Amino acid sequence: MTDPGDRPPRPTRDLIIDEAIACFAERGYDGTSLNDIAAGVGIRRPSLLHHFPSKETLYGSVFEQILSDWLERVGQAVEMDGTGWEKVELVLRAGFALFEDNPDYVRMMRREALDGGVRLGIDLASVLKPLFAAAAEYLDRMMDEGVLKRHDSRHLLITGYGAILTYFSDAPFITDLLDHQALTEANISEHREAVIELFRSALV
Amino acid sequence: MTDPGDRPPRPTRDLIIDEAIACFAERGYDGTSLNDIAAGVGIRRPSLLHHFPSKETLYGSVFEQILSDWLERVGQAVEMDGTGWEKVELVLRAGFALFEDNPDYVRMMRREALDGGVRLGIDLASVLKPLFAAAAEYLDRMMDEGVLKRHDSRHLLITGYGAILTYFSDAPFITDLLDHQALTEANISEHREAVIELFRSALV
DNA sequence: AGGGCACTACCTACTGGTAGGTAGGTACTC
DNA sequence: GAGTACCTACCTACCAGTAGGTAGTGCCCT
Repeated sequence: MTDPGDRPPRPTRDLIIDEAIACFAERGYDGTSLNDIAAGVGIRRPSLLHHFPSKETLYGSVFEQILSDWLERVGQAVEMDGTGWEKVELVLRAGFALFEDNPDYVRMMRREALDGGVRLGIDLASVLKPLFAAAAEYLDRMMDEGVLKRHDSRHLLITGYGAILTYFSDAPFITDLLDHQALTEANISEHREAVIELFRSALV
Repeated sequence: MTDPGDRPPRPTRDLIIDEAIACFAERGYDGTSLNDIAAGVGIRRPSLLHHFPSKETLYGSVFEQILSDWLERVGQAVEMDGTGWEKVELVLRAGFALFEDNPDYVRMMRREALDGGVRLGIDLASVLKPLFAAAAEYLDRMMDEGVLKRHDSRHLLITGYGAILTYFSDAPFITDLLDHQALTEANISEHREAVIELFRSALV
């Protein structure tokens, strides 16, 4: 927790969080043992429990970190310049970029959404609700002004969320289905342009 | 347990499969113990293991059943009459209907896709590949003929798959986000029409 | 008709293994 | 000497799966 002056390169605590993200994303909460995580870091389980008092606490900390990363980047995307479709496209691209950089985040989010968020003390949805509402309002305004074609903005957002997340969360499945590695830069880009094109032709 | 007179309406084996679907969908493979399933049926674990030799076998049987239900209904949808957009809309509606009737199927599928299908002997993707290819070909043909607007058919399908599945798999999350019960008939219908509208305005 | 036999469906009691978590000690640093 | 970071050794709880036994059922063979 407290650090000496010169600060070693990466504190064990952070290494644990990184390893935990990878494990939880890959095998889920119940499928991951503290031994797995500790081994990945190169320490024993009790040493891990010296940094986090329990598995649940660790999971919570992991999620806190993911969420703050997430919100920061989404916030940046929302604040970008642009009007009408331009801005929608920027946000879509930012979403893809975020998940491309952190595919493990997506898989953890998905697992959490599947479990109904029972594991977290924090309410995931309530954190995202303001962003969601702001996005819906923006779309509604653009539609009112006739800049974008009329759709149900909230369902449109849910659909966009599903379209982007699914590609990353179900990457192994999609890799098999398309017969090509889903998570290469080129193929992500291909899917990104296809999704953007779909929304553009619906909205513009 | 055994009954006089007429009844054995539903064999224990089927009751186990039903309960297993519910449990695996709700808490995943690792989060579900055979005790949970047995208790749900009203028997003890060893009695369950009398019907299925192992947890893995049970999981496999569960998935077999889901998949056959699934393929049957998708097959029906594909064979329906209709041309161009009409048929696309029918298939979209059939997809929603299937998942509306069996939300647990969706959650199990999602978990399996997240895990990369490691649990199953069968290869999920290879089973669905022919259907996927046929759908892509159909879309391509319609686009060639100018009946539908040009898009990348395969990525369009993936996007549709994500848009539909996500609503059901992430229902608890979406319930919180939209502040209304995601899985009521009325709200599913609302989302269905929104998705169909999105695809229609992109394709027609 | 009824005794023996195989079979099914369930049970209790147990096994070996692994999970999360704790106790208590050691080495090192300020 | 106080504090941190790690360790080994241990605990209890639960897991999947096994052993072995017990009712009930239908069939076959006198």
